[in-house]
Amino acid sequence: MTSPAAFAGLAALMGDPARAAMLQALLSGEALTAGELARAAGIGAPAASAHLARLVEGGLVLVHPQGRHRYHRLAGEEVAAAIEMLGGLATAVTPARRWPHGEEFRQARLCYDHLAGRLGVALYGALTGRDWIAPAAGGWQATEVGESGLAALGVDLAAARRARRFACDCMDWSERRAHLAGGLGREIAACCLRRHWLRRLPPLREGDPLARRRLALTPEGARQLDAALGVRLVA
Amino acid sequence: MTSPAAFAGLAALMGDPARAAMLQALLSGEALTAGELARAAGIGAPAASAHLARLVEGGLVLVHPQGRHRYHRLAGEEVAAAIEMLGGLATAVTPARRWPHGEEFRQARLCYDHLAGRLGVALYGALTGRDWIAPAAGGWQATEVGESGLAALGVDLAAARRARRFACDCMDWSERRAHLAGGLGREIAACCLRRHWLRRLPPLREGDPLARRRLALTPEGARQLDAALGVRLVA
DNA sequence: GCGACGCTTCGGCCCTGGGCGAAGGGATCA
DNA sequence: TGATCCCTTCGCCCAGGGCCGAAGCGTCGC
Repeated sequence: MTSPAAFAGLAALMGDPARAAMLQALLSGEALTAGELARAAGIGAPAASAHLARLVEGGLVLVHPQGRHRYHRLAGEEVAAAIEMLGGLATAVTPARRWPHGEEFRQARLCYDHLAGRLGVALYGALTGRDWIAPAAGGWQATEVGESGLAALGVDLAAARRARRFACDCMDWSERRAHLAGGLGREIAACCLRRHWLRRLPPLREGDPLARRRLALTPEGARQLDAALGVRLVA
Repeated sequence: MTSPAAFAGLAALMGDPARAAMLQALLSGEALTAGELARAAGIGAPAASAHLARLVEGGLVLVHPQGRHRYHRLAGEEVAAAIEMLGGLATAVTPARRWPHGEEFRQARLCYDHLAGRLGVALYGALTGRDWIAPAAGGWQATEVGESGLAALGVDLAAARRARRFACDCMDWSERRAHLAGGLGREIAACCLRRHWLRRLPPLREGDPLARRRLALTPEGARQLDAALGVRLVA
């Protein structure tokens, strides 16, 4: 809460329909080019360029040029968490039909680069309940039993440790409980996708802005997570 | 995440400087009149009236008229949580000086109607760590030992149970950890204030928008919370 | 080296929406 | 009942900002 001006500026930055669509598209954690984002927002290239410049200048988006492309991604997990939470509030507050994406979006999804939905909070509960992670300054650290357990699952702990934050909370708007973010959250998600314990769901319709984020547990994934952590969710 | 349009509309609603100032003022949990909010936003009565109408229509603010006054308050804890989190993101993202309100704002503050800051997350950790609360659908429930412990502290559990949610997580942006919201969070804060374990801090300057939210633990409060829950924070 | 491509900058159009003053509705109090 | 107060509605002005087409700049591929 610096000044209300900073708050207002940030909210206004997210409050434009075109920029909002871009941010939603980036919430999958992937880096997208300016052209892809222009298409996602349904505007022309010049307008998209201006919007992206403002998002970058506002600190919400990072850009790294590669050849003639300019790839954009969200500036960090706190940005993603705020967007995710605001989206949740929008569904809670909007009296219109609430779940155009179906109950499954609530079951498992990507929140930036980590897992959210019932699966996300179930994993979080399992990790804390089995003392695989323990509170530390500004987040969580892995315990000894946690390290071996996570390594046995195939989670790349070294990669997780290279992140700015090893593990921290992120609010899950659909479950109203915390789930795991930070390097560990990212690596767990990556591990589940790599091992085909999770699969990406097809888009519901053409140009679905949430398409890249929709996930489902596979039967194998349900079995493995139940065996390792006691997480019981239908595949 | 209904439509990106709903997301954008919500963010735009919060993105106006005047409305942002009003929302910040309402984050203390108190119900304020239209005139007070106009002053907080630094605008005239007609403009304030229009803004408040939009906030009400957008579902962020509730209004209940009393005589010739119209009292306004935030529509719920999820609204407060989103505003609080967005404010946190604004401080994180804004390169300007980060803590005009001093470190103490980070120590203890009101987030709508419950406790936030280091005190909020410490209490949350104590309640979960001592199994005073246990996970339940959509949040937390009190355990048997928790019920007696909370009652001994003077927390009004009956009042907490009348709330729409008994207890749920709320993201603490300064600590990046969850703290306790819902009826129980509200009643714990009320109890601490009632028993003078917490006192309100004076505003830092005239018209301080965060004035109503600034709290400090009293020596008696630090003693009591340490004895009951092992929460150790300097008064 | 030349065209194709991705992206940005520039110039101009348009329109949403925020602000105020004046006037109107209700409620309170004497 | 009339004065006062809080708030809203109405009418108006005006600036900020979103959009596009055209042009410019740098990169890639033949």
